[in-house]
Amino acid sequence: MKNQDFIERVHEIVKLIPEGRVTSYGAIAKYLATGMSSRMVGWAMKHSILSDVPAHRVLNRNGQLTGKLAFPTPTYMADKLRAEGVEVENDKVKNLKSHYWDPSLDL
DNA sequence: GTATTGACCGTAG
DNA sequence: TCTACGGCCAATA
Repeated sequence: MKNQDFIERVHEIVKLIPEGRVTSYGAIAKYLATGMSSRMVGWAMKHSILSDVPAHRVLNRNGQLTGKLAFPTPTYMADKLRAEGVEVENDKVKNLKSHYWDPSLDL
């Protein structure tokens, strides 16, 4: 479980995110104990779109849909989250604290 | 091989 | 409360 690439690990975490829940890059980075290389998480996420990974549940610490432009359609991310019960407004998640999920909780 | 950028985060002013 | 700067690791030019 250590020969897997950084991207693979990120995918594993994102797949564990329950519906109607969102997390931040920093939380994933912290879980992976990669230090504060949250940028690497985002970089890995970009590749995750090509995979079967629900990257639409991953936002930045501000709850903003930063990578919505990376999806097939700009509305895919917000629409998907909204469909799962997450309130999205102005490309940001409302009540982020309520919908926020941390990988540590899955442990 | 060096420089710049990237779906970011945390602290300081 | 808001803005500015540095740090982190890897990829691309």
